[in-house]
Amino acid sequence: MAPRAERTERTERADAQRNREAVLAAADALFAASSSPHSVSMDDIAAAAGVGKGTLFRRFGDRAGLIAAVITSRLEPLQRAVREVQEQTGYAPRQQVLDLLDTALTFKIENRNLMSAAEDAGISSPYRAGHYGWWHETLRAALDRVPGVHDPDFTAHALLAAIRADLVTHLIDERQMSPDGLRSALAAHVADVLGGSPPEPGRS
Amino acid sequence: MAPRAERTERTERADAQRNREAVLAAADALFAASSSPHSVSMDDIAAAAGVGKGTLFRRFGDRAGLIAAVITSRLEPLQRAVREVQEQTGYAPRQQVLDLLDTALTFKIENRNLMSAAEDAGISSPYRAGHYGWWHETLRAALDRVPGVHDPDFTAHALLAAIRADLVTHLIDERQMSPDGLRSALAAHVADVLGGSPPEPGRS
DNA sequence: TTGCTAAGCGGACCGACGGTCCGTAAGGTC
DNA sequence: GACCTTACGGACCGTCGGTCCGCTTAGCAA
Repeated sequence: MAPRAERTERTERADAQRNREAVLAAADALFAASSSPHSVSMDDIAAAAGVGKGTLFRRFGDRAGLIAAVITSRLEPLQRAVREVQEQTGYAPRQQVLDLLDTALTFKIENRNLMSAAEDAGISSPYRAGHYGWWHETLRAALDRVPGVHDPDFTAHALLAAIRADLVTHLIDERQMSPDGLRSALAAHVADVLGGSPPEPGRS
Repeated sequence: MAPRAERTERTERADAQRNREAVLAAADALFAASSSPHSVSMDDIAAAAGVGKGTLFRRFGDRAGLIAAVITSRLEPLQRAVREVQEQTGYAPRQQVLDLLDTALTFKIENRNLMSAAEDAGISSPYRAGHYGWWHETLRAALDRVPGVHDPDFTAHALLAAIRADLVTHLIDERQMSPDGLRSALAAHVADVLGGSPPEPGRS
């Protein structure tokens, strides 16, 4: 009976790591390329990554888990950047909210097919997905500090709803709206929600 | 000989009509009862309605068509009522928008499981579904008449996004928000969006 | 009532997909 | 190199949306 090695985390075997990365890259590429998430099957991803199907499910549990992992890997650098910027002192809350939503929108525009896949794979509520919770919590915290916002929790939900992946896809890919046009429309909308008053130098 | 109904359009055979109604009723009941739309299969609906599966697809084309038909049958009276009310003269545009969204939200709360089913059956964009177009167009028209709204089209999308079925479901069924609490949160949000500055001078 | 016709019915059947299982391969360690 | 643990991979399974086609029956006319 071997004494239990005190490994706080088990190290990942070399082939496992290689495969994990291959799968994430393949999935990302396939979702980015196809307009409808439904047309990307788990078999497709496995084949594109050059691994067996069992490997997918062993590592990621199920389809939703795989998509979540892809998103996490894309989102992590962004999250770090957001956290850093937010820790700056003298960052006006109002501007913080505007920047946060613009960042989120830009991310969703760039990864809209992937994000659409996430929305309909989160059987059947995107609101359970981990990354949504992070966006909501971060936005709510920022809204908390903006004077005149009565219900930061609901407001955060409402604002995030305005940039849901399928709406973004609809406006850009079907209604031919330009990314920048969408960004400024969103900025105007957010400004309305935060109250007609422009950034006041009184509080910070 | 019984006077024949005018046959300007092809009359529906008696058994066909009976079956159509049975299917719509069965589908409505099943979706209302189950929390996850995915757990209601076409076979379930056929069985509950006491018809064969072929009948479903013959009449409604596919799953999305069936769900759309159920929604249409639920929505029609509401649409008529909305149209009537909106034709009243002296109906302040601002109030019109508030009422419209409250009506839509109430409808979605009452039929939230059905509406959730619609959202994920509209492979994969709810924005193509006919009923969304109607809500958007109606709301946009009302927003057009509210002074101070810069982009009625996008604003209509953003406001409708705030009452998407899965968000409503999340807030009520998982976050334990009360329907009335949600309605007033929405009303406050809409008021913010319409601008702190109502037609009359003075900030809200 | 009877006979005719076409609209409608229904369930066996199909292909695709998400997910499982288990015999086999290979990395890590001594 | 021996041994053990971890991971691999693809055959396999159950379910589901959707199709097909032989059978039933409503509706009509004489």
